[in-house]
Amino acid sequence: MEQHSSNFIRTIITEDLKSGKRDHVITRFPPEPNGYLHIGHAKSIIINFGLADDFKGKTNLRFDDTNPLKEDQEYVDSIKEDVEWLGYEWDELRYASDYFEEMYDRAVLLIKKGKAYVDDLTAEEMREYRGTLTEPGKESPYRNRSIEENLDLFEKMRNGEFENGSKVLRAKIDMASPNLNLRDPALYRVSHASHHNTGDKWCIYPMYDFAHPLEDAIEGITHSLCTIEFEDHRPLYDWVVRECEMEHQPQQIEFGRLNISNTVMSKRKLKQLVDEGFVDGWDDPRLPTISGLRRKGYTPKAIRDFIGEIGVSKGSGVVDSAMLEHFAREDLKLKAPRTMGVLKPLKVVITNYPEGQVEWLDAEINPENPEMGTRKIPFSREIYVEQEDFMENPPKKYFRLFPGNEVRLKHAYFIKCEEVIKDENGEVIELRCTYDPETKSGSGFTGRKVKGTLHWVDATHAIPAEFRLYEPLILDAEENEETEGKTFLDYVNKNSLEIVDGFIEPNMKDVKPQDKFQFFRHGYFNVDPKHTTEEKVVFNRIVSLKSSFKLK
RNA sequence: UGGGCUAUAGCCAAGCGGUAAGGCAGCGGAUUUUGAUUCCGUCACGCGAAGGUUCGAAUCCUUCUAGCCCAGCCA
Repeated sequence: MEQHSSNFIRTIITEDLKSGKRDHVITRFPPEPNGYLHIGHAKSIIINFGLADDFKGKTNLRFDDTNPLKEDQEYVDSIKEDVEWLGYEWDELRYASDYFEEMYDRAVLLIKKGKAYVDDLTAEEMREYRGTLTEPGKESPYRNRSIEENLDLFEKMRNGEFENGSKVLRAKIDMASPNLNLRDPALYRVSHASHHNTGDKWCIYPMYDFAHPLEDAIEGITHSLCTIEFEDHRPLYDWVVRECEMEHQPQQIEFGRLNISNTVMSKRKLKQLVDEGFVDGWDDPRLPTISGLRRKGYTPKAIRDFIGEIGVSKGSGVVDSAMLEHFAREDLKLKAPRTMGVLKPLKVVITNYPEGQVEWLDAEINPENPEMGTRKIPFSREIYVEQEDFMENPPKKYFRLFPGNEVRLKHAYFIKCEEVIKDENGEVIELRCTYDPETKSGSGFTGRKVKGTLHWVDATHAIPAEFRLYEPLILDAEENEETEGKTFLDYVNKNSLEIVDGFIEPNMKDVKPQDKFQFFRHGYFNVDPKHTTEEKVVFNRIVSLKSSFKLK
């Protein structure tokens, strides 16, 4: 992790190393393969891998695959791809399912110690027996079965002698605990389901609260970093490690989840947006999934820098999406070639420019990074400019084209608006301008100044292209969602995607998917890998340029 | 009304008894062939509130308030 200001986890690790409690650091990133990773997971990845790196430690990638009903190899593959794309190499690749046999043995140990029992209560009965937040629970009538009977029943569970839901192995802790997690939590459930790794070998699967601490202990994880909602699971985590007599004792530390304004950050909501067709798949550029951000054009560095800058704390805040956008611009500023693209074209005829003449002008590829060299761009009598760069009746301080005004065409000449052509509806469809040959860029002309510089594309050489412009997917703050019976779906922005057809420079004809550019005065764009074809290039706007210009 | 956690600027966040870092956003101004970038300046007499301890408190104590999480055989 880039060395930003300290955080409480770094402090804890530093002290553990100093006090001799630990002499090394091993962390893990433990996703369940039941969905695509989002930027909240990126925070976890960066914290786990970053901290381990800082302390010369190791990090495992471990799939927490204890629920075959929801998991799939597709997710395993996408998660590995995303972690690597973010720039991290795991030390070992593990699966919770690697440890099913040992977990079973530990459960047997618990039974032998009188610390676990097989319960016949239905799920609904268990809920009733659990009590409420303010009332203690009741003990199950099956709580005091003999160790022998429990051993026998648990083995039969494993052997497939019981139906789904008919029996469960529970920890025997305290039904009156104010911490509901300690009210005899389920350790194993019966689930006759095929597992993506173990196939049909098992029909009982361990619960998270039982499996996770064992996984950590088996792998020798020193600091088990997770999100804040697991904080009151920690007593149970420690109970499992202790009562299962694990040699290694990992320490769970919780940090605050990442929230970003104007989006959603839970697998459930993301899945709903995908399943109900609000977006174009898990990698839709409007989604905060890693694959969506990648397709939109975010770079791993932008994401890493963003996560590094927001810090690690236990608070539950909402980070302004402007912060994320800032790091996209920051990373692309020196890397992205500059080019000109007209998104909403307005034709301009330069009446005093010779018909049929073409000049190939020199243009820097990135004025902030001269090493990137120059390119040639054609200029002739007919060009396109941006519709919004012309106003017939402009307000004060409008520096662009209007009747009688002169502007600079980037890399070319000054042009002056002489005449406005409209169609039968009164819509402006063409501008007639004149140019001044003495004002050619690079000529050193200083005779007069203009306030505005416009981007443009030569009409006869222009290549058509599609531009996809994105706005926030979620309009209001998420906290509004539960008010007045509304859900987050009521706040989905119906105008989050605008598709426009425009033109790009001819030298852009060989762009490749995921190539990134800065279209002058527009912003940073990425070549969309999904919709770009041989015939048509599709650009996703990653982020617009900042602007202090307000047309009001 | 039970338990756990968190409160520092519009947002994120350092700070760990010695007089409020940094980033984002914003606002001024300079430079500018991107209304961008860059640069310079500005942005908490205040740390959820009220008491208390102390020469000195965002840091310690007390009480209060607000927000988040927990009643899956999900993770």
